[in-house]
Amino acid sequence: MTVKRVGFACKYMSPERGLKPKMLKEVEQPLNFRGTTIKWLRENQDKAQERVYELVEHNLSATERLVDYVATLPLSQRMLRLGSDLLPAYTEPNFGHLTKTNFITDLIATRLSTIGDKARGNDVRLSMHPGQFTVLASDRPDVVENSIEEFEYHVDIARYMGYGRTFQDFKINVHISGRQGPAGIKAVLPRLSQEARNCITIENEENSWGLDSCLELADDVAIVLDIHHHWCHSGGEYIEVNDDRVNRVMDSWRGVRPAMHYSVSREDYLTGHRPDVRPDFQQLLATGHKKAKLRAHSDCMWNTACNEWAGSFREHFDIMVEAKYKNLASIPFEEATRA
DNA sequence: GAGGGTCAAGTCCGT
DNA sequence: ACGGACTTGACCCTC
Repeated sequence: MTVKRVGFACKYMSPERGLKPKMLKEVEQPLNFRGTTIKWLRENQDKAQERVYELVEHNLSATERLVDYVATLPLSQRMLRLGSDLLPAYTEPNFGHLTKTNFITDLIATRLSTIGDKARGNDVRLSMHPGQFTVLASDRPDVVENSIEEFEYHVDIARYMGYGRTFQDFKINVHISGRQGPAGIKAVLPRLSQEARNCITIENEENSWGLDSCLELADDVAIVLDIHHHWCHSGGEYIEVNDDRVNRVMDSWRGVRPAMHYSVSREDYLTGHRPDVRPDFQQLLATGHKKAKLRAHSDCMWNTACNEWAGSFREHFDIMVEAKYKNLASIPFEEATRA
C-alpha cells in the first residue's frame, strides 16, 4: 500500500503557542538550527573554529531530533525538508575550511550516517532546497561555478546520509532562475556529480520560469510542481490533477512517487476572505491586491477550498506544505485531506 | 525579555 | 536606481 505523505520544511514549532517566548524557544531550540554570519567569523577569527564546531554539533543534533520527531508521526506525515544552514559557511571561500577540518568532517560523517539510517528505517522522506543564490542557469559563468559548488554542498550532506545512490532517493530542489533558462540547466547537468544528478529536481517559479519552461526538462530531471507558484504565474489557474501537464510532471519521476509543493496566500493579506472559497487571482488584482503580496506564504492552511483542491493531488503526489507555522500547518492539512 | 537592524551569494518585480 | 521578496530566520544590540 502506497504511503501518501504530507511534510513540512526546516523547522519544528511547538503546539504550545501560548508559552512565553523564552519557554517556547527552550522547547523548540533543540530541534532547530543555530547559525552565525560571515561577518562574525571575520571579526572573531580566533574563535571562529570553536564557534563553527559548536554550531555544527548543535545542528547535527537538531537534525537528528527533528528526524526522530517526524518518525513519531503517522506514516502519512513522515516527510521533511532539511534546512540549508546545517554546516555554516561550507561554501564560503575564506571560511569553508572551518567545516572541512578533519575532526569536524569525522563528526559530520558519523552523525549524518546515523541520521540517514534513522530516516530510512522509519520511512521518513527527506529533501533539501538550496537558496535563491543557487542559479545553475545564470548567464554569468562565475555565478554558475558558485552555484555548482553550492548545489554539491547539499549533495555532500545527502551522500553522508547514504543518499544519492538511486534516482530520487533524496530530493534537492532548485528553480531554473537564470537567464539561460532550461538550456542552462541541461548544460550544467553533465558537470554535476552522479549523486547530484540523482537528487536534483526543478521547480516552477511564480515569475519568469513557469511550468511550461520546466516541462522542457522533463526528460532530464524530475519536475517539482508548485501549485501555488503556478497559480501566481498563470494569473489564477487552479491546475487540475488530471491536466496533461501534471501527467508529464508525474512521468518525469520515472516511477518514483512524485513530490510537489503546496502553499496559499497569507490569510492576513486577505482579511475577511471566505475560507471555503478559493481566492480569485484576477478579482484580487482588480480590487488592488498586489501580486508580490499574493505570493507570500500563509501561517496556516486556512482555506478549506484550496485544501480540498490540493488534497486531490495526494493520490499521486507527496505534498510539501510551505507555511510559516510548519508542522502546525502541515499536520491539520494532512488530517483533513486523508483519503 | 521583547523589538528591530543586520546578515555571503542572484534575479526579478514594483515603484 | 533601488527596495523587497525569495528555500529558511537567527543573532546581537538596545531598551
